Amino acid sequence: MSTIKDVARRTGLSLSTISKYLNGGNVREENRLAIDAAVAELGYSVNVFARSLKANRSMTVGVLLPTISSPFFGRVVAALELILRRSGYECFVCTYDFDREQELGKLEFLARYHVDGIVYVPEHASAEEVRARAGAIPVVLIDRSLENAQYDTVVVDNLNAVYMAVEHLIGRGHRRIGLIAGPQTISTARERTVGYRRVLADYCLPVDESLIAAGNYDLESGSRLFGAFLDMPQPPTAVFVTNYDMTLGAIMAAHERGVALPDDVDFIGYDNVDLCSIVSPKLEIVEQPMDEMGLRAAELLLARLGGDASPAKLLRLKAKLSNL
Amino acid sequence: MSTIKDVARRTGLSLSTISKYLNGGNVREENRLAIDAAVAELGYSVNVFARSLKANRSMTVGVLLPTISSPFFGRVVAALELILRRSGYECFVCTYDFDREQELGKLEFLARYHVDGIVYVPEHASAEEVRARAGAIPVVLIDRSLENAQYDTVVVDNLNAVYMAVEHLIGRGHRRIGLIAGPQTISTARERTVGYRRVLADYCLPVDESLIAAGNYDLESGSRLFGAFLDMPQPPTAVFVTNYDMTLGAIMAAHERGVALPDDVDFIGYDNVDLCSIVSPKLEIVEQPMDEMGLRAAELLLARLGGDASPAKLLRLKAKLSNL
DNA sequence: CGGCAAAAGCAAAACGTTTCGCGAATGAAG
DNA sequence: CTTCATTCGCGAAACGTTTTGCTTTTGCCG
Repeated sequence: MSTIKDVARRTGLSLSTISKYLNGGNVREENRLAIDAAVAELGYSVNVFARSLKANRSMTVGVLLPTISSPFFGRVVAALELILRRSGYECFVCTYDFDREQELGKLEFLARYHVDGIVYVPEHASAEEVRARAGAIPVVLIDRSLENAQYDTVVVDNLNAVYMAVEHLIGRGHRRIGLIAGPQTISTARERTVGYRRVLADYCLPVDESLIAAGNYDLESGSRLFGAFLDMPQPPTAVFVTNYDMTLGAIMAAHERGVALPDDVDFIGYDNVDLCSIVSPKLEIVEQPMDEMGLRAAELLLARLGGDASPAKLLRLKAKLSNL
Repeated sequence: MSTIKDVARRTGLSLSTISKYLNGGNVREENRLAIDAAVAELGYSVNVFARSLKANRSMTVGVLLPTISSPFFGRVVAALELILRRSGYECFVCTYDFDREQELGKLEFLARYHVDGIVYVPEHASAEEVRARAGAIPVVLIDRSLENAQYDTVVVDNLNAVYMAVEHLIGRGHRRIGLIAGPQTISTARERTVGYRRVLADYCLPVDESLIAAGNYDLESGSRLFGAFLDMPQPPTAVFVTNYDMTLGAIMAAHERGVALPDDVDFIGYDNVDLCSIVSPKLEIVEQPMDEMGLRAAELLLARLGGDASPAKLLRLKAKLSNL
């Protein structure tokens, strides 16, 4: 690898002049050209360690997710990267595989690697634990909020999304609406459950607790719980499923038993745009604004990186019901 | 952040002694304790930039994937990380979103960040392009091979896997077996297609080109092509689908049209272990050794990082047919 | 107690940058 | 032609480590 010293030797200029130019400083036209030429010939590129050591910034953003295998986060991160890259930041992704130890460990890793910012989907960690590790590094939370965390946060208005979806089912005359909820340790899942209860309350419908099924956000639980609904003496006439994997599971279980969606059992799922488009009649789903989530998170982070020290912001994006 | 200098001051020892001890050198018992105490009190942790600058290694491995949203790679990477972490290496993941420019760009990024090793799923890049960017950094290719690349490679014996699966269908009496193949630009897809042709040849069955459908490894093409098979004047009596997303698409399409798998149309899919377990009767699938792929890739990389300079190895792992 | 080998500790240089403060060159104004 | 302000370029220090070669200390043996 060639260094800035090589460029200096080649051009006959000093180290500091090269560095100044490369960082946007002014040099004479003639030297500018010489430097450009030398850089090109030598294939020089800055040593990020040396730069980061001195300048104390790495032009790098760490993204910390519970899992790598998620179409939802995949899409969000793609949008995020696009924006950040435009401002010169490179992203890399770490995952903690839903594991608490790893979650904290990766936060430490990111801090040790002096990423300039962190985009983070929290699961087990508390605000204090995060702060202890992230220190002064700006953190933007996405998808899930974290109590008492003074961090910028971009979430979907889950309560409203669910309210809207279930309201829709009520509007079609349903009175027994099954909910396949997520793990109540996760803020999104809690909010979705609250939305379900609230809309029933607002419409003066009784909440039958047996119609609220506790899923794990995974394929298997979606399938199992949907099956369980069907097996009830008095099954729900409509089912609302609150994430992608469980929606898929529910659809599989329905097909399995020869139950047509949404004719035999009315149905609204979550997130699975692709899937939705190949099923006919098209199923309705709650469609989350993944691109916008990435975009907003990037904007918030860039603002912090630019020195914005205003109080933490909470962005609550609107989901929409497909086919509406 | 406190530095090694702070630790030195605190203990009254010299910089170099601290460094030596922290890197496994010997110091007197009494000093050992003093250093440990000081480190704990100050919350010292090494500055990775300074270390990497001097020592020219970052204890970091970059993983470069086409997409973040893949259960297959997700699982492979989880296994990989587990092993690498045990040897002190941290992993981070970069994705190129199937895009050629990004693929090359991320390789450059990894090189500039002086990762000690790269685990890489190639898609568009040629061996020369990779080499030009990775330089001397050890690279291990996974899942897909790259022509003329002198890199360690861990793949699945795709040809054999497909051979076995299709042979199985033949054994059940099928003579018209549909293949939903992947994009022929990708080595795995090519090999799977070759496997299909070979087994037919070996059993002296004619290859009907209209039974080889060109998919894109995505949900939509799986659904569409499976539907197209059913619409043929003389549909195949069995269908073999060559990756996860397309398998899911095919299953959806089958359900949609009221075609029971595997009774109405015999069926073998790929990779979707979870899915498989919730469908009954269980569908047969080709099950790829994801954990082993991660494990082997990690082992190969660790060997290179340990200085192994032997010629590049190619590991061809065996897939198995589920339910067998 | 002297001598010696081994162990432990140290100072200094190096890694490749950025940045600070100062001197030199340039060009405009009087 | 001098003066002054401005731009440009330079040397040197600093960032926090690791490493090398040397000196000091320790502990053992005769």
